[in-house]
Amino acid sequence: MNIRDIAKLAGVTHTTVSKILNNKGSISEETKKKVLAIIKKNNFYPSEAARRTSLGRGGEIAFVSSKYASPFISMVLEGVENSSYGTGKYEKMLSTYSTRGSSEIKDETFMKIASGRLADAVIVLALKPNEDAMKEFKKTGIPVILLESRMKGADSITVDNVSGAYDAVSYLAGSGRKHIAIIRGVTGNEEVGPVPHDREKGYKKAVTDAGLKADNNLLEEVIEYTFEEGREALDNLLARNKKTDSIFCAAGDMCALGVMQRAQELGIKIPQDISIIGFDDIPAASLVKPGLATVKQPVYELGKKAFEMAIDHAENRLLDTVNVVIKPELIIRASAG
Amino acid sequence: MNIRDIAKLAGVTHTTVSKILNNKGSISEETKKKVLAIIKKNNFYPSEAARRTSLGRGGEIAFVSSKYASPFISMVLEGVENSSYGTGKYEKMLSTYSTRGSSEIKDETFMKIASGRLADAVIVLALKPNEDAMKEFKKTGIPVILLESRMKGADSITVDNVSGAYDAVSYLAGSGRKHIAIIRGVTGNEEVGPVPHDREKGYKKAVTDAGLKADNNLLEEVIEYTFEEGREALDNLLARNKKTDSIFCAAGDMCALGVMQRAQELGIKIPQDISIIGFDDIPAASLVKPGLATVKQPVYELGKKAFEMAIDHAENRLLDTVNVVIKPELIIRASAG
DNA sequence: TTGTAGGCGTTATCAT
DNA sequence: ATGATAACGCCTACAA
Repeated sequence: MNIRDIAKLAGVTHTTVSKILNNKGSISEETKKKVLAIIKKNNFYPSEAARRTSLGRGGEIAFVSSKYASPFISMVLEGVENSSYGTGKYEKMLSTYSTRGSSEIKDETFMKIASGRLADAVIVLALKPNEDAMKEFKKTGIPVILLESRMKGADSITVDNVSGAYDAVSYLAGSGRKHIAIIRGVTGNEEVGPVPHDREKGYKKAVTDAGLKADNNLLEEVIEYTFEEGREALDNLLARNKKTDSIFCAAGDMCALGVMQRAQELGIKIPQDISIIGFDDIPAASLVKPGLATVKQPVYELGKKAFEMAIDHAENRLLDTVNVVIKPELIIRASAG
Repeated sequence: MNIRDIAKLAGVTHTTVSKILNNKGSISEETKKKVLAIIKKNNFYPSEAARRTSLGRGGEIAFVSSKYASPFISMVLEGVENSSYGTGKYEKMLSTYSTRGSSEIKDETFMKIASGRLADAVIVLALKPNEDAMKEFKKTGIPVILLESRMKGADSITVDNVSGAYDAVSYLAGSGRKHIAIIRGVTGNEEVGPVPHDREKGYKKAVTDAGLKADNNLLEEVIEYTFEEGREALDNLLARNKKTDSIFCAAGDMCALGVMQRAQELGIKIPQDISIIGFDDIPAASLVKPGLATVKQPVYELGKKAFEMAIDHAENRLLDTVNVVIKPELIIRASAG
């Protein structure tokens, strides 16, 4: 059943039906009503594929991340999703793509979206499209919105990691802590991005401003940001510096929760002996005892803003790139009491 | 840049290029190599839309759920995702759709997928497509795989909720508990599905088999399955029956965590005074103290199996519907000690 | 092995 | 207000 079948049933041509379907041109109320009735009766929906071929546009907004299953990612996605419906603009579908952590799949995905003209705008979370893909996006005029990363030629929305870290560490220092440790991800590598580095920068500034001095024995590096690594990190830190009285876990809450669990096993009191602040504000942070203080990423706002920018670009074809920086928020809970 | 431009550059016709792109017909190694080189050099990818129009198929697998941001949903999705790449079949993209809890958006989404021929198979999580949509899916031959729900004419994969509940409650009874309460979702309503009902059924059977008797004062109903509701549920239960010595929270772990937190506030010792078993095994369940015993939903397997069935159907056009039932697993942690 | 011609279901243009 | 015709970019019998 296609547009021509409907036309035949209504005694008009497919052109008329198409116009009605798209609210284009002028159609008499009468035929409009008649055709619409037939469309509804037959439960007819036009072929998305054909419509896209004809329009030369994909009609969807693509969301690309390294995987689906992460509280962080799905929160961002929820922000995108909500604003996509909130604005009443849900004629544009939201399609999600995951690169499964493989750089090969990543390249493939971007090229497919760009060259295959699948989407009208692409929102990318914590990933960098390669050069070829960016060229292609530019050529096809598909706007790219980078979340948590930055490239020239693309819009970006990033979290101010320096300031988030600074606030957290300043709070620890302000409550009298003298030996503030930091646990962070690997730095210096192009692949991992600037996040760990920025957080360390904020940490160092806060430590210095508080009149303390950064000490390499107070630095611990993790790779996967896991709960398990958090447990090990605490052991390592204590082995190197027994005076450690507080920890800023820039590697995220999951890792911080590992630290907490290990501390409790060792009979270390939180926050009396060691106070802890994490990063992200994952749901579990508020469920554990004591509650985990943390730097809350404005994930929801991130997604919301991204969608708005995507729509703006897709519709107005604005060509100037925008770089938005959002400030994260320090949330104090008992672990940093 | 389209298939004809590539052809021109290579000195062949677009037909040849198409054949090469799709590995169809016989092409000399030489021209193949030449054309492929030009394709790569120009970073050419065929238009997905046109290809779909032409083929009359969507070329993607659709995943529809009520929202994205839930640990449960994203775990299922991860299962789907992993097997989609694991089988090396990632030429088929995975597109996700969310209905935002709105039945209107739900209907719209399904009709768009079905009638717009967007997908070659649809995986639906805990949602029921309406009659019209099912008819359309049948007509277009798009297989539907229902997860956690069941309809005639569609494949389904469900969790054996009765047995999961039975195991949990039997464990509580086996450890000497005499007043076992249940917290479950609303039942009897078509919209909410059979899950709460099935879990209560398992609960009742276990209670009876243990020589105890079910008592309405030991039943508490929640609506949203939230942490907050769990807190209230405990208060309500204790108000009605002070002897409550254990709780099976069929309404999920999040709710069970609420119960635990409230219990700790009230100075009730877990598991000594009251032991608790939840349902789902969300990540936080193993992070809290004491660890939350729970019935682990085989979410990952659910997703995996769903994808496999989707592919089987999409490729072999099998028409017999299959109903798979997966048994959940009881995970004992300290809260049920 | 390669090319010609027609079809997929839309939308867009330009008459009528 | 409506319709005839072409265009979108791809796929694929079938003919060469």
